Amino acid sequence: METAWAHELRGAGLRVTRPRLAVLSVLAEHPHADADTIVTGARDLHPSLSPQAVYGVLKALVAGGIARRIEPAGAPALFELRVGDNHHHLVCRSCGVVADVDCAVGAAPCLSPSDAAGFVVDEAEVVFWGLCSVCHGPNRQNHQLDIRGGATA
Amino acid sequence: METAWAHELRGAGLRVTRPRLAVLSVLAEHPHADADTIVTGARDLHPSLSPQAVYGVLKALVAGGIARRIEPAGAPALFELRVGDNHHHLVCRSCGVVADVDCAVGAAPCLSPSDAAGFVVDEAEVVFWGLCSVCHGPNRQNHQLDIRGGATA
DNA sequence: CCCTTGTTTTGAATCAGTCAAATCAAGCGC
DNA sequence: GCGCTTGATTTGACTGATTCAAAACAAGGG
Repeated sequence: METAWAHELRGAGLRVTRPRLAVLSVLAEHPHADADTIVTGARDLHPSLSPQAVYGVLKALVAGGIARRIEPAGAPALFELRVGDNHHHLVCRSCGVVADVDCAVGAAPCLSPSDAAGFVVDEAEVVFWGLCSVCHGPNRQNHQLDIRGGATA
Repeated sequence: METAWAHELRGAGLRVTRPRLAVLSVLAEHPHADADTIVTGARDLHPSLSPQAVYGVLKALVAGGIARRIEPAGAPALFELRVGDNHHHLVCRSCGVVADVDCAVGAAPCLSPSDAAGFVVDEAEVVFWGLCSVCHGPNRQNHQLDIRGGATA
């Protein structure tokens, strides 16, 4: 069979190309990969792939609704394939690891700020900041620098 | 009297300097200013101010808890003086305008994702994306480019 | 199989933000 | 009030993520 990704691409009106399949493959392995990780990883399947090609592919995937771009403050953008399921993210201040969280309060409840100030809201994005299990445990060793300070709820 | 800002600075263990007072003054006028706006505005009070000085001042203010840095995806960082009151933001996809929203659900409720995946969460950051009243009204004219696409709750 | 049109490549450029060394000044102690 | 100490600002160069433009290329319809 043709791969499922090929179908996804066609369904979004996008051509099926090697760079795109390579990027999708990397995203499947690394659910929250940054552009650089994707470039490196995709070269296993398509060695001559350039960074710009990856940016182009990612832009197409995001525009086609196949991938989502998330941009934790202070870190390069990450890309993921989970789309349309209203989930949010946990980001570790120490190592930058990202984990998914299903929306805490139901279907799309976050879409109702108490006072929308005249805005028509179509998306609520939630980022939980903290320390991952590796970075806060008794065996913590701050395996990387802080990527963001502060602590306000 | 000495200005209130001077007291704030001292309270945070920071020296009171002209660049800092100038930056605070701009932030008071523009509650969600980016670095460039601050540089330009602060030069009214301190003409020789350099961008790097502003970055230094902002870093000090953020570290001292006097200002907060917010980074809407796809836009340069913004700074605001409201700190420690758990408010969130509405961002207009069309013109980039930012408005404050008090936390919809109480004191610090967002701090409880349904499944924290082993994370110790200390902050929840919420960004509501949509169109401001100017950009979605009958008289809308898309006065600026989209700064971010997509629409998932 | 060829042509059209969307993709990728190549190469250069932009923009926000950072780093380091040297100068300068806030504010403490005398 | 004076000078010293230390933190702040200036100056200038630099990084890293991302984007732009034009030319070469290939997917897939006819």
